[in-house]
Parts: sequence; C-alpha cells; structure tokens
Amino acid sequence: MTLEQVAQHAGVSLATASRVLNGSTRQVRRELARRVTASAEELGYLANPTAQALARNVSSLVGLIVHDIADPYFSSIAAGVTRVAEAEGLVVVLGTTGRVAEREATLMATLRAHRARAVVLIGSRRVGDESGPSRLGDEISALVEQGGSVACVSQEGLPAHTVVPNNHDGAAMLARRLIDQGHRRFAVLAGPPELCAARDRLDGFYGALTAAGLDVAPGDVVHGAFTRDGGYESTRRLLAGGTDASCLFAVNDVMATGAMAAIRDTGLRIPDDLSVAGFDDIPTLRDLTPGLTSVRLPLEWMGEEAARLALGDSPADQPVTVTVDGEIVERESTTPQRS
Amino acid sequence: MTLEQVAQHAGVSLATASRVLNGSTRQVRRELARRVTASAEELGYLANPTAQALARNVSSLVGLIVHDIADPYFSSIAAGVTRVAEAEGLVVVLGTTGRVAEREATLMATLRAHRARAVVLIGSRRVGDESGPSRLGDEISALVEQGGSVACVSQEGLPAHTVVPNNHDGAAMLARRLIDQGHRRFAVLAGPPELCAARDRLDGFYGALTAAGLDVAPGDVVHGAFTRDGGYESTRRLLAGGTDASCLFAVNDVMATGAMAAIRDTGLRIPDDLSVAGFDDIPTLRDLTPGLTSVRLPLEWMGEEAARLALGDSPADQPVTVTVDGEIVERESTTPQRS
DNA sequence: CAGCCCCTGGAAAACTCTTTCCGTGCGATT
DNA sequence: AATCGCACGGAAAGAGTTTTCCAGGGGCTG
Repeated sequence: MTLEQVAQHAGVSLATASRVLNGSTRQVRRELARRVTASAEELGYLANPTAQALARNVSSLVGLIVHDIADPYFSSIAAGVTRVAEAEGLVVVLGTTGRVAEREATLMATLRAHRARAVVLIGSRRVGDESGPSRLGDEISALVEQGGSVACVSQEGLPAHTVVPNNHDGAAMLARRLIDQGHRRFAVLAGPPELCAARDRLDGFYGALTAAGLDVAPGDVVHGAFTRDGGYESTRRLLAGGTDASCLFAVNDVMATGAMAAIRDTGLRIPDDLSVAGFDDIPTLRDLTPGLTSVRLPLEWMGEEAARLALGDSPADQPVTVTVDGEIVERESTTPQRS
Repeated sequence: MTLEQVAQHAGVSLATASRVLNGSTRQVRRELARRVTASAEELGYLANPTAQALARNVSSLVGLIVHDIADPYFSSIAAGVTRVAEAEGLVVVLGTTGRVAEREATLMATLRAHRARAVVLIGSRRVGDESGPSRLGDEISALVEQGGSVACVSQEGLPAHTVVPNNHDGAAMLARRLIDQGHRRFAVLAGPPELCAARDRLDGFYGALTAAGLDVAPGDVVHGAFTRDGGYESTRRLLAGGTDASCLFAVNDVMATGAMAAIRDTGLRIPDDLSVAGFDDIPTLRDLTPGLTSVRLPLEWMGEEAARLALGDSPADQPVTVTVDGEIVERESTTPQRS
C-alpha cells in the first residue's frame, strides 16, 4: 500500500496526498483533503517510515544508550525515556554497551547513520575524558550537525544537554545524616576509581566527614565493579581485611545490595553489627530487608527529562544542564549509634 | 558521505562500490575491491541504513515488545534479546505496551511499517484470545508475509515461534515441594484472572494439591494486578479477610515481593508466621531477605533463544515451540512445618 | 477593469541505495 | 582457430516519500 495508490484512489496527485497525510505547511482544499483521508482509511494505508526518513533526511528514531538494560538503575531511566518518546509517536532504539566505553561512540555512529532524531545517553563519564576531544564527543557533534539532538544522563562535559544528579551534595547530605546518627567510623565501597559519578559521591562523602573532623582509614575504602557482584566481592575483601567501621557506604544501591548479602554471608547482622547505606534508591530494591538507607533520585523522571531535552527545541548548540538533587531516605539498614 | 562519492573517489561505478561494501553475491576483482574499501575507509563512509532498507525492502531493525521495561522480569529477557541482536549487527527497537493489550498490535504494525526483520514479543496471552483471528495475529501474519519473522515469549497460539515456560509443571513441582515441607493450607496470589500464564501456574499448583488430597479455600485465592503493588494490595486484602494458610504462593516473584512487604507491614514474620513462594526467580530479587523460594526460569536465555528463533532460518510458516522447564529454588522464605 | 499576488494542485527532481540487465573481454573447449 | 560461456563492470531502473518549482485561477487593489 503506497501513497501513490492512495492518491490514485482519491483522484489526486501524489504530492497532494503527501501533503494531506504527512503534516506539511501547505494547505489543501477541504474537499480534497477529505477524499485523501477517506481513501487512506479505506485502503489501510500505512506510511513507509523508511522512505520518509530518506526523503526528509531525519527518521522517527530516538536512540537510548545504556550499559546494561537488566540493571534496574538503567531500566528505570529507560522507562522514563520510552514513555516520553512513545507519547511523541517516536520509536526507541535500544543500544547496550556492556560497559565497554568504546561502544558508546560506535552506537552513536550507528544512530547517526540511521538519522536518529535524538539520542539519550545514560552512563557515567570516566576520569580523564575531560582532556580534549573524544571520539564520543565527535560523534555527538556529527549527529547534531546533521540535525539531531543529544541528551546525556549522568555524563557531564559533552557537547549535549545534560541531566545530572547532584552526586557530591547528595553524598554529603547522607554523610551528615549518618554522622547525626552517631556513626564515626565509615567504610566505603567506592566503585571503579575511574568513574566520575562514583568519584563525585566519594568526594562529597569525604567532604562532609572532613568538615565534621572525621576521616576514613585507607583500608576502609574498597574499589570494585559498579555492580551487585562487584559490591559483594568488595565487601568480602573489606571484611576479610578487618574493619572497625560502624557504617558502610556503597556509592550505589546495586553495590549496596551485594554488600548486604556479603555482610550476611559473613555472619554479621545489619544494622546491628554494621549499618549500610546506598545511593540512587532504586525502586526495585526498595523491598530489601532491612530497608536500605539511600539517596533517592527520581530515575524515571530523569529519563523523561532527558528525553524532553533531546526532543524539545532547546538549541543543541547551547546545551542545557539540569541538576537533580537527591533526597535522603532513611530506612532500617542504618541505625543510631550510641557512643 | 554517499556511496556515489566513494565510487567516484575509487574510480569505479556506483554498482561496483555497492557490491564491494554491502555483501553481494557478485564477485568484484581483488584490485577494485581493495580500492573501494580503501576509499570508503579514507572518506569515513557509513552506509545509510535508511536507503538500504528502502532498496532492500527490509531493515536492520529487530523489534522488542514488552509491557514495562522497568519490570525486572522484562528487562532480564530484554537483555538476552539485545545481546543476540547486537551480536548480529542489528539494531533493537524497544516498544512498551504499558500492559494495554491493544498496543501490542499497534506496535507490531509500526514495526511492520519499518520493515523490521524480526520481532520478539514478550508477554502473556489473555484468556479468550484463542477464539478466532485476532488483530495481533493478523499483524504478525502481515509481517511474516512481508518477509519478517516473529518469536513470542510466553505467548502461545500465535502464528509465530514461541518460547514458553512450563508454567503448569513448574507450579506443580513447587506445590509438591511445599507439601513435602509439611504445608497443608495454602493461600494464592493468583494475578489477573484473564492472564494465561497466571492461570496455568494456578492450575498446575491446584493440580498438585488435588493429587495430594488438598484444596484451597475460595477465600484464600486473591486476584490482583501482576505487579509488585498488585501483590501488596492483594495480600493486604487476604490478611484482612483472615486466613489460616501456612504458605502463600504468589504466581510471580514481583507479586511475591509486594506480598512480603504486606505481610511484614501487618506485623507477621516470614517464614515463621507465613511462608511465601514465588515464580520466575528474578535475578534482581535474589537478594531479598529472607530469600524467596521460587521456580527459576532462565530469563536471559529465554530472550536469547527467542531472538535466535526470530533471526534464525526456521521457516516462519512452520512455527517452532521451545518449552522451558523451571527449577525449584528453595530459600528461607518457606520453612518446614511440623504438624 | 487591469495587474498582481496569493492560494493551491501537479509534475518532477531529489534522497541513497540495490539489483537487473546488458555488454565486453577473456579463457576454455573441440 | 572459432565458438561458447563465464566473469565482471557499468548504466539504469526502481524502492516510497518529500519538496521545489511551475502554472492556473481567483480575489484584491488601485
């Protein structure tokens, strides 16, 4: 079923049919328009998006790049992105990097080839990315050049709109709350050393401790993968090395989940023997027991906002940055200490 | 950067460049091929998938239809699908239905318009869908007609390849295990009455109870949404009504999660006051405490298998059905009863 | 009432590939 | 040595839209 056939059936030209059916600025007389719509309806015409993309040089595709769609952090944000994109009648293309940095640029190139109208890129920058032009940055620029628009979640410093949690302040607030609870000795699951998000949370946490005259023993900081298993593994190492911390801060909830499992497997109780706090407040993990004290981020909303930025009409050459504040959610995984 | 320019740069015809760069059966002389590849490399040529799709009448898109990508059940399967599709160099289009049945067909139509090469459809059929041709069935046939290929996960009876868990037997196995533990009075969170997957699990569970000479009191079966909140809500109702069951079976893990929260909020302990069992063994939920007894399904593998079926060369007009057996995973949420 | 402009319809070019069809040149076969 | 056939390069015809450009008609303005 092609537009040509619809036009013929309605007794108008191809051009007219196109103008009626696929939003053009040009006016078409009432009567004709009605005839075209009726014919399209009757024949069950469905526009060929492929041909449209070729002719318009822009497709109805919205890219969505995540590290791992099975990770609830990413899938929550993804839900927000798809909601907005689908409401606009656009189609979401899901690309996963498997945490391989290089793949972000590769996927961006693929999306550029597809003439994607917008791309939402989720994930953290790595330390060192600041220096000079990156392959990813170039790909983004190329896509923008071509008329596309890009929004990043949690990735600052790229030539694109950005939605970024206030990692530093969130972690600082959390630290102050934990100090208020009476905690004095902390251990930290710091995630991968090169990840900016992890580093910022760490810095914020440290900052608040320092301000309170506290410190973290070098042995009480453990680096590891930004995953549940990374958290488990890191915690095992921490506990094997021995620690007298009363509270363990994992820089994200997913790692905190692994941490809780490791702590239990070691025979310790949470929070009696060791308090645990996380970051993100992932919806799927709110049912852990004891409930995980965390810094709540509105993940779905962040996805929506990023999609709106990418699809909206903010000029791409003047990137907008939206900073999202976290909110402390105190649950049973942390407990007041008496000194 | 178009193929034309590459051809010019290499001093060959457009046709030759096309044959060299985009897999054709036709042979091109070594020397020419080398020149074309070199030119493409030098100019940074990236094929325009949009034009290719138009010319070939099939795109490199693979559809993936889920109810809710934030639900860990779907995101696990999605991870499997994307892994396979990306390994083939294809691009995944994510469509979400928000549990609106009608949208499955709509999304399928969109994917057909995009000339998707394959579609993986995840979700459960509804009771009553058996009768006669459905809009979804028609859309699937149309897509197949057009050269596409469809695989369903958990949806039987459609004109497409199918990967389906053995819901009936899994639930029956679970029931037998629970009976072995000494449970005699059960309550069931049955999910939405019209969902086949839920019904099959219910049937299997009942069957095993009946075989053991047991029964479930009508008041101990509660229907509700197939979500975490549905489970919470249903359990609240169950407990408010009063029950003397020693074990609660939720027909999926997500509902079981809500159930555990509701049980706790009512002041009861798990498993001391009430045992809880689920179905699916969702990876993200394996860290619940107490660990949830469940029926393990290899979700990611199911996604991979569905993608392989859809992308493989099994003729679409002779659908293949793969049945996946579950495996009982006994954890601390269920405990032996003494009589 | 003449001249202009605007409004609208249609023809045709453009978008970038794939693939068919044709023609040339070379090797092999008898 | 002549013919047949095969291998390979190129021209050109699509694939289904959008959009530009042109032309005709009607309404305004002066």
